Amino acid sequence: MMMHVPDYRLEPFHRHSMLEIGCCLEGEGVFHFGHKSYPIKPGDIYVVNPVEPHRAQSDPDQPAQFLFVFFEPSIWLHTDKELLLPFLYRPEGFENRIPASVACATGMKEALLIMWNEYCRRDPGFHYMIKGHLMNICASLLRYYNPSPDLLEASNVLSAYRTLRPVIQFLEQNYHDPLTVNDVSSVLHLSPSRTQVLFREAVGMGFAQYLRSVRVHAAKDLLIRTSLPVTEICQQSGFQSQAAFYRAFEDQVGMKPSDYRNLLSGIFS
DNA sequence: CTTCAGTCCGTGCGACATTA
DNA sequence: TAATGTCGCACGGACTGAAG
Repeated sequence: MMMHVPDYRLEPFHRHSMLEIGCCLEGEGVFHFGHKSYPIKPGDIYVVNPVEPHRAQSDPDQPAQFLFVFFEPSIWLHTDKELLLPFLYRPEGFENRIPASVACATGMKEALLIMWNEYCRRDPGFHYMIKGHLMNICASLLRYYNPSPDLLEASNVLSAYRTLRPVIQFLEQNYHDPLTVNDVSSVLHLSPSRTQVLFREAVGMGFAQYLRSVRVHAAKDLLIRTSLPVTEICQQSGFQSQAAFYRAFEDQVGMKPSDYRNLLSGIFS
């Protein structure tokens, strides 16, 4: 668990290897999840799985204070697999934010504060208390999102993700290099087609599409945070040609890189 | 889980357009 | 006129499904 106040400056997107639940305790700002953005309000609950890139940005005048809990899927995997269903979402179309106005958000905030108190005091058995409240929160998420109860699929997704985790981390660090599915399948000691199947199961897209999305995210960061020319950003993001960069960017973001920079430089300057 | 073959689509090259 | 942005097209790699 951790308390965190996001910077008012725009930080790069990041992912965690664990599942994440956050609550805004005070302040305001913007929470970005891939192409989605939510205005931060006190009492909001945020849900993130290990696949989705995200970042929070505080309002300079009213910094947002967050309480986060991170946990491994394995704690529910063998006993209460159903509690993992809310985290097995596909980023497109998923609402990461549960607004403070929703009744269950209040209950989850209270549970998180009790967990934080237990975490700080570390009285005997505190980890059982934390786990109990975490189970309560995950059950509330299950009711709120009401996901498809396909436990077999859930199991496959988690299994695929565990297998792919080293490759996903490898891609985060090496997206700027020319990479093929053969490169990463040899890391896993699997065939390229098996690697493709695992990508489809774990992140809902093929290897090439996933790599492109990582590169477009990197390009978006550079467009906002630097004044580098688009051609330079294209190279630094790992695209081998400008044409490929333009098409991938427009396909995922819905606008040209230059338009994206003009639009967001006005907001974040 | 692998291999293989067929299909599809993204990439890269080069040319052209636009802008400062 | 140079830098930057856009587009068309051929090809190679990604993806898929079948067979084992």
